Amino acid sequence: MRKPPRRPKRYHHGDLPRALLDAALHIVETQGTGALTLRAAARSAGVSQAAPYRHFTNKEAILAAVAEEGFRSLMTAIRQATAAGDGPLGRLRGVGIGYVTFATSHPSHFRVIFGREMADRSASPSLRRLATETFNLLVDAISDCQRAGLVRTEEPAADLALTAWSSVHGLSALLVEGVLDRPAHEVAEMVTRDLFLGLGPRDVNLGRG
Amino acid sequence: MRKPPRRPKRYHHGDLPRALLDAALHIVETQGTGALTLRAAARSAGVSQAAPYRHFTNKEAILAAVAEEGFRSLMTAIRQATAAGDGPLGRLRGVGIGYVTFATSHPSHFRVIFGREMADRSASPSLRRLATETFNLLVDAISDCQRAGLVRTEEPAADLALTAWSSVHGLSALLVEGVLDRPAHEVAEMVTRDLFLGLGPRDVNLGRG
DNA sequence: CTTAGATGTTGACAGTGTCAACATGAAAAA
DNA sequence: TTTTTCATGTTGACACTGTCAACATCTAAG
Repeated sequence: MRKPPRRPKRYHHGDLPRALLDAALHIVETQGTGALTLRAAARSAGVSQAAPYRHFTNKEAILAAVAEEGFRSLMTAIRQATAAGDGPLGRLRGVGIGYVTFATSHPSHFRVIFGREMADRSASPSLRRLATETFNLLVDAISDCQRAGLVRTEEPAADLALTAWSSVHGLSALLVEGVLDRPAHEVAEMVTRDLFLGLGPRDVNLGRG
Repeated sequence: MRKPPRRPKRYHHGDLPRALLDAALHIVETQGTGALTLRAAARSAGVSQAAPYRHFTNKEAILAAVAEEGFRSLMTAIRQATAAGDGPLGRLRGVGIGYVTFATSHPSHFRVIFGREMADRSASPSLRRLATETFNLLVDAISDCQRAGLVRTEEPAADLALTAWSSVHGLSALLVEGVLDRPAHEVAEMVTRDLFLGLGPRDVNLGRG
């Protein structure tokens, strides 16, 4: 229900790339990553099996497009959860909880974004750029906390952000893949709490490296 | 080169399950997860395409077996890295660094262990058991640190272990999937350091929830 | 109005997971 | 020992996949 306003049989579709992407997104959402097949997307868009190849060189190319959309959803989810946060620390925590919440509410998208479906992830510069942007949401939140004296400043925000990212990403991955069976929200609260305890200013020394 | 000691054409293989598993492991190691195909494993074991179905109900079943072996390798890798550690904190850190090191040196195995290739992971109880055992390595290391006063005791070791697991798992996943491009060893050192700063005893209060 | 280039279609190829029907041989029963 | 049974392998098929070449159709530029 996009462009074609009830013109049932046009040879040219109008906006096949968009229709294919929508179909792919829908399949991923409703039937999971494994069900996403070029032919299924073509079928769902009402075109023949080879039509997608006029717009995507590969199956991987569609996967990449789906991943891009997923990334954008992830970013808006994070932004919303962040906006709801109270104070710099609350916002930082919002980033983390938003991340985990997105992952568990859209597991298939999460898998496409970070999964191994795309053999060569560096082939898609836009994907890389989106990853960096997402990471920067975290970095900014941490910088704010540093300015407010809520997070230690001995380390650059980017380094701390890497630790934070690892934590929320790891938790998300374990939840999405069904390795953990505890409720997502509960562990998300816990992990972000423990994590931010760790990022806070302190004077304890662990010795070298 | 297992059981069949130069008996080139026996109708019965001798130990097909083992041979198939070895073949599968070899394929995963050398050509990646995507190249693992039931038929390829059968070919490599010198049997027909349908032979595997006498021993594995599914492709998933072989995946699960591969994942099990991978899990065991992961555990021994962790144990070795742990043994090399100095003191309770050093050993705890060894767990984390061993985890990340295993992931980056055997990315395909890591993917099979935790990836989404297996739709229904709860279908394999042994996989679940292995996950718990691995997790317990972490819990034990943290308990030791707690006893030595190096990690705060307000929280149960299992809870802290979940945060720790999330961190090292997330870092591993990001590295394996090529999202990060920093050197693995460097970031592993960094994240475990930041992480353990966070687990240490402290008196700062973050407010409720 | 013509016509070239973009967009879709058809039909094919090799490869996959999986199954039913059949073959073989090693161990249990006679 | 001979017979028989049943686990183990094989063959051949089916539906499905990604992908391509050859062909059809339409849209827009000249």
